[in-house]
Amino acid sequence: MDETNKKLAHIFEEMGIIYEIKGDKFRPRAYHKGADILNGMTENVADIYKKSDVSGLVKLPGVGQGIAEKIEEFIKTGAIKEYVNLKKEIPIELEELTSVEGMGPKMIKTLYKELNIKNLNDLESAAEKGQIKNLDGFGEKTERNIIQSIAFLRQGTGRMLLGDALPYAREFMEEIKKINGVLHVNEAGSLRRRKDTIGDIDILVAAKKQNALRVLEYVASLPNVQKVWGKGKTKISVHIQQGFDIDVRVVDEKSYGAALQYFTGSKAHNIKLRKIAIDKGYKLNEYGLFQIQKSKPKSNENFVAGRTEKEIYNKLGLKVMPPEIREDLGEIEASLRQSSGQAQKNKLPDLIEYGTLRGDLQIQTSWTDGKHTVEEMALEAKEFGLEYILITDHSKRLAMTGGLNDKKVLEQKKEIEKINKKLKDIIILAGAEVDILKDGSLDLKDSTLEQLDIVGISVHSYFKLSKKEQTDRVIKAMQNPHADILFHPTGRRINRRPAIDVDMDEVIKVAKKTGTILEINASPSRLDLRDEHIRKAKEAGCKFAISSDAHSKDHYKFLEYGIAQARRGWVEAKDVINTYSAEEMLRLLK
DNA sequence: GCCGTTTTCGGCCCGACTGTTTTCAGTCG
Repeated sequence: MDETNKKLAHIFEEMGIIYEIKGDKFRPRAYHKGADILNGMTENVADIYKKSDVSGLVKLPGVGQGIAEKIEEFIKTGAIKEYVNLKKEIPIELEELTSVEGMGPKMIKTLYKELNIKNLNDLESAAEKGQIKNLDGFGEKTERNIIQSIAFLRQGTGRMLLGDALPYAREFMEEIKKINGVLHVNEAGSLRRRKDTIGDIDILVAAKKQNALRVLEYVASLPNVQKVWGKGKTKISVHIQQGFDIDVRVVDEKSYGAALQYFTGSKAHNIKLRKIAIDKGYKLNEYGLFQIQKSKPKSNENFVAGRTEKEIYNKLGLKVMPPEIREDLGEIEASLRQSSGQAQKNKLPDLIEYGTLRGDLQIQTSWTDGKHTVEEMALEAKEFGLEYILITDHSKRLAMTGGLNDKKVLEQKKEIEKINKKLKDIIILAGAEVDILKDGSLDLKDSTLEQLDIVGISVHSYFKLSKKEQTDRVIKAMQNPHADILFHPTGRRINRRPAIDVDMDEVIKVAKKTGTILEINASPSRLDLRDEHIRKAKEAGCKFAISSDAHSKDHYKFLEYGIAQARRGWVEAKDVINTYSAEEMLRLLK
């Protein structure tokens, strides 16, 4: 599917590193940015090229004429000459080697020149033989670090799920808060931006200087710490048993807002912000916003703001943007205060708030692969503060879950009616998660579907159809007048299974036209739709359902991740059908 | 190589920490 994107991203990543090795100052930045863009994109560049040529490619942020032409060359010939030549000169597995903590272009260059190290295996054996410590600029410690880094790298599992990282970080922060002298604690980085996956956990602490050490000592002494990468007066970076890194940074209260802003990122968001600061005669760093006085020599910088994020953004003429949208995808432009007479093209959205869902629209029970009964799920939902739930057990095609046939679905509906009479303050709606069959027809009869309150449809088979077949199939299913919600539209399982190859632009178009609701599945390993598609769908005017896909009573908490994902897609409460009462919500369906 | 309500040329974010060094380059985020 987006194989082309991945291959090109790898090539540009390596070209960036090669140019770093060669000492080029600015090309590396351009290529790394290009690689980042490609990695973060869900749309295939080959499709963009097919549709609108090089002129379409240069519209991508960070892609100019040069990189666009290289993309074209790759699509046409399957290779990029410049890259091939560079690799001849420097035949090293660069992306592999830079993934070793502490290994950068300069070290790689030396290791290649002196020891002919080209890949991870070469590096590991050289380190184990003790050949590295004798090189100029290297030593005992570097060699030991390399061995440990490689060990962690080999056992590593990639990026962790938001649903794993956030609960862990919250527990961790509770402990930090107990330390004497700690004033504030907050998560930062991609975790605070609520990305679907997290590289490492960033924690920010406000404390007086004399207390900072206590915090860092505490972190270093935790029993699950396997390796301290570094520890200074204000920060510590550790690798923990669970297989990931935690960075903790301590700042003075006066700089807390500046540091929070800085460490929340994203990098692209920060770079743009600092450019705005420079234009206004300021300098922005993690300690605050400073007025630069050009006439006087250094150290004559006056502190302007830093205690809160709000102070800083406001001084720069911006509103505070929710962390979830700080990706430099138009949020800065949208938050620029209106200057006189200028029409504001892109308004900052009024994002859906956490805790505002009134119902949950995908729940499995013990009728199929869920752990608890309808009644148990209903009681827990009430406890959780929901007003209604939709029961959506699987249909018969999904035999391994004990999927229900038409008769069983209607039996379940009767049971739901009975329980509804018994329970107060919670409405149970009868639905189903109906399999979309290979040809796009549905796994239950229309005569059954029309008796249900809401019908969810989803793909659980034939994940590898061609884009055309897959898209036609999904669209045909969406056109069924009973199909209300398209569940987990791309079918991805993070770190496990790629998304199906479906033309999301088409799906979005058809969703809008047919009034099919798109699900934002909140299960941490799905988070499907993902942010980028959500944003597109929102712009196209689609409506969403955020649902937990609960298979157990304790899965309602997943809803928080779904809201996070929705916020990353600039979604507002009015776009989400389960922010309405059950009655209003039902009126929003086909 | 990218980018532009000052610019199509001339800029390009900023600081902590490490290891191996005698004062700093390299890496990271």
